[in-house]
Amino acid sequence: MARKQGSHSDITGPKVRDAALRLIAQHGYAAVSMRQIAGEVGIQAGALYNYTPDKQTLLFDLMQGHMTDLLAALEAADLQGDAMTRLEGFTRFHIRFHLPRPDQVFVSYMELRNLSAPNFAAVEALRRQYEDALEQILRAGEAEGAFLVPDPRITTMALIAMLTGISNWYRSGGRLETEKIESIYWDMVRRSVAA
Amino acid sequence: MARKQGSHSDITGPKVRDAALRLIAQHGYAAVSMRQIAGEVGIQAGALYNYTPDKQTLLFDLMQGHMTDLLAALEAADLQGDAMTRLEGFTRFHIRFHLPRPDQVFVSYMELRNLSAPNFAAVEALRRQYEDALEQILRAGEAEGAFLVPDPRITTMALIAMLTGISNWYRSGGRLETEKIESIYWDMVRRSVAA
DNA sequence: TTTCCAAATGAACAAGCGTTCAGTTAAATG
DNA sequence: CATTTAACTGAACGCTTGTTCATTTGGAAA
Repeated sequence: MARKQGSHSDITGPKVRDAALRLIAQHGYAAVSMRQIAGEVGIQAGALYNYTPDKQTLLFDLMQGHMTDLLAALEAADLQGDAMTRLEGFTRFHIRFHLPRPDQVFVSYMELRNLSAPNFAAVEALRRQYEDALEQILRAGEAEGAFLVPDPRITTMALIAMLTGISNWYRSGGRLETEKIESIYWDMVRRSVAA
Repeated sequence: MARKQGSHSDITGPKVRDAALRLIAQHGYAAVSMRQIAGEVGIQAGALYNYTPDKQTLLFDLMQGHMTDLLAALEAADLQGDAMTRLEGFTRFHIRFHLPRPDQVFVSYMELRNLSAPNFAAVEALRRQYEDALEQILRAGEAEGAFLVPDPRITTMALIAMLTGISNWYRSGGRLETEKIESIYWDMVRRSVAA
């Protein structure tokens, strides 16, 4: 039943990545089989290898894709102004970007140990870039006298952990709107670093 | 080669749990086989079933054990005084308890999805107990007028995420002592909720 | 010294794994 | 209409999985 209408690879390719992302987020990389992913897409396991050289690369592409999307979106957000303004921008950006992508967040933070060594290094470098963007803002705030941050690197990790933790409890359709969540978290972030 | 000296079950039992904890923390529950665990202990896979009815129960016992240890230790810490004092006590307790147990923390936060439904519910209930202890302190602080916490439940989740996130970067023998980490994090926690 | 039995072995089970590939299908091309 | 070829099937590959169990081991108890 190959090629019912048009070239299928444009359709099947994204379907494979979507199915893989959802299943891996739900059960974990090691617990999901290529046959399960194929079944979700509606093809046989062998056909998956038209879209990925192997299972490991499929995971890597999902994680790398998420990180490059994140960095590109941060770039596009184009944070300007003094450190306080940029910190608010970063905080709201982080929440707005991550809240609608619970599966990507889950996979990107839980499956690091299932990446091969070189793939891990690549993803880690991208993550580090993102962390560094926040750290720069904190250091600038210290220099401006707007923040009191004794150890910018640790505060960076603390803030990102706090913000990313939203994904642990947030469920769309829950009792809180995105705007409400943003303001609560921005309030905590601001107070925890403000001079 | 059964029973070289004394009853082995007292020795092998803990060795099985230790090996399982270390391996699962490193590679994940689904990626670790019973043969790997047995190999680490120095026995055959079949002998593991003298110590656990199945692999799932082995994971559950590790996670439930961690949570009950945590709750017992919190109880023993016996936090007293006004809300600010108790919040400092909780913050320092959390860090001191979690820092020396990186494997338990990792497993307890990463393997929830690999628990069967009833086992998940049991672990989740214990986790909820721990979160509630912090939430009570925040509510008390609001009542005292010492804290400004618009949504105690969310602040609870935010603080626990921030504190538990230490395990993501902390390595024993790193550049920071436990005491230094405690004071940095307590400073952030205090400022983020203080009225 | 003999008996006992906790604790382990090691083989076996059916099922599932990632991956390969010769063959089939049908839309697109000439 | 004939040919090409991207996309997929379905079977097969060697290997690993969790779990069971008859059998063996050797220290402790009688």
